[in-house]
Amino acid sequence: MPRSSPALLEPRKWPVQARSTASVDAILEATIQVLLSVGKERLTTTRVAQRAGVSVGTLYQYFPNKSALLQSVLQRHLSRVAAALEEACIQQRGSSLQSMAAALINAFLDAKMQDIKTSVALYAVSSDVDGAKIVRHTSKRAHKAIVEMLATAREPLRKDPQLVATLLQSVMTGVSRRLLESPAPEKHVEPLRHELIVLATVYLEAAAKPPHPPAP
Amino acid sequence: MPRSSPALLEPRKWPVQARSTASVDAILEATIQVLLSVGKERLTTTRVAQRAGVSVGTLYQYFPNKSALLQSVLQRHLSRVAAALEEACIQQRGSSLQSMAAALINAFLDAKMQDIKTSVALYAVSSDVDGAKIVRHTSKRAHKAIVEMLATAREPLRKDPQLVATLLQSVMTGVSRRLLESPAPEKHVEPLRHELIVLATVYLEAAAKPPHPPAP
DNA sequence: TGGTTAGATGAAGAAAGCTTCAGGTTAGGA
DNA sequence: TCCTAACCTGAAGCTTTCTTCATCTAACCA
Repeated sequence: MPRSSPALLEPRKWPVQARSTASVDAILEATIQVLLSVGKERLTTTRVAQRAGVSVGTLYQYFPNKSALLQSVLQRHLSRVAAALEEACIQQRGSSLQSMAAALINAFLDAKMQDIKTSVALYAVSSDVDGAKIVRHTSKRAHKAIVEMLATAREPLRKDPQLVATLLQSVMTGVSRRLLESPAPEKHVEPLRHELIVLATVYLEAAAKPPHPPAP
Repeated sequence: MPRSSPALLEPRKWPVQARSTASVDAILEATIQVLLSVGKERLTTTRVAQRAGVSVGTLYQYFPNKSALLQSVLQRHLSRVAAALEEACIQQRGSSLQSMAAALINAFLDAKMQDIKTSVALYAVSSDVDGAKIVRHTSKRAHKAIVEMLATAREPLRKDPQLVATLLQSVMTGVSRRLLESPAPEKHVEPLRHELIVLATVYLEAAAKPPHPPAP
């Protein structure tokens, strides 16, 4: 089981004809399904290929190794989430903190929940050595977008925007994880979404006031 | 590589003499070190035994399989954290929400950071199939403690304590994860701790006020 | 229609790790 | 001191999975 292959994410061959594009898509989709049905531990390249309706050989024609396959799926998913966040952040420039809080939470949860299955399936993958790198990278991307948004808020922050952004991100991912870990995520999204918005709002408002509000 | 063995957490033989107790301790400690040095993917029972200064045979005398070994380490760690949380929650009964928030965050972060290395090492393990179960169980334990504490707060909550507790937990674990993922957790504990207390405090205060505070 | 390239196949090679067990060593009581 | 139970050892068996490659088929184009 040679795991430590060069972390090539690139396909060794790019799909050219429609036929092969379909194969690649099927493989990607099958990966998620296998992940959901048998879990990361028992995901094998053969099983993925079988589920995708192709042979292992075909799989290896487009993905240099198992790790790259998993990374591809994760990359694609996180990229979408990050893009959604960036868009929301840009669109909220110049708004109030309250509006920013709501937009941020909504964009994040919507992106994550749009394809709950994928999110759940990839949850386990993301903590692998290779996955962590991708997660970190995507996180930085989101962090930057949030900081830049906060800098344009109507009510200026009195705290380090970097720190505030970090908290917001941690809070969002914390709740999202909790959600995805639960047996029926859909059932709890709405109450948690609302609560998360409240939380983010009051926190941002506190960050706009003087650092140490006097206790009663 | 038969992974699907019965999830026995119990040692197949309990240490009796001091000699064997030392072996078990060494194995447990070695597991963490191997986890830190080569990562979960390349952790092998042989490597753990070697690091512990015993033979693989000895390892298998006390742990039925690799999975049980990992679970043991995780179990021990999470149990300690949960116990610390419970203690803090009991001790805070009847206090103000602000005091509860601070006590909760402090207890959690202190427990997690007391042995940062272990926390970091186990971070990856916790998302394995077997680890998830343990995490869920510990989480429920903490959840119960928090809810019971909140019920005794001087300022009564206007929101579902279950929901509030869930948020608090999500937020804490979210920040903790972020911390442990960073290259130098120690450096960021203090600012994050302070910020987290602010966040928890304002959130709890908002939860004690009427559900929908009028916007300016 | 024929030639060329893209795409697909799957049996088999190779590697690796988990786990066992037969046999040797140590500790502690009678 | 001797005996028994506890403890330790590590080479080897057994499985499993990854990955390759020689070969075959389909698509495109001149």
